[in-house]
Amino acid sequence: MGKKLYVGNLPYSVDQAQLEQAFAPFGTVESAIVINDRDTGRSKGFGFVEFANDDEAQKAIDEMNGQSLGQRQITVNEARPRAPRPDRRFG
DNA sequence: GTTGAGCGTT
Repeated sequence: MGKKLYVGNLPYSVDQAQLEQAFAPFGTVESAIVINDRDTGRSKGFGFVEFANDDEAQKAIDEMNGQSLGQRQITVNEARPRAPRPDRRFG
């Protein structure tokens, strides 16, 4: 059973490999991704990390939230579900 | 610079 983490306020210099490296010490990172803007190709400044175990994920939240990564203080908490998008099939 | 996409047409 795993848990998904939101990691916000990331520096644009951080990529998904850096993100995984940053969270790897807390447990088994199932996946780590940094979201890039689809239109501009630049980072949106946040990403997601999925842990294999929820206990490890919670530990990572507790230890990583508010910590510095590069020049920014990152936000770490349990991820929300993906936002709904307009169904353009009707438009 | 703060909560993930793209396909394809209900």
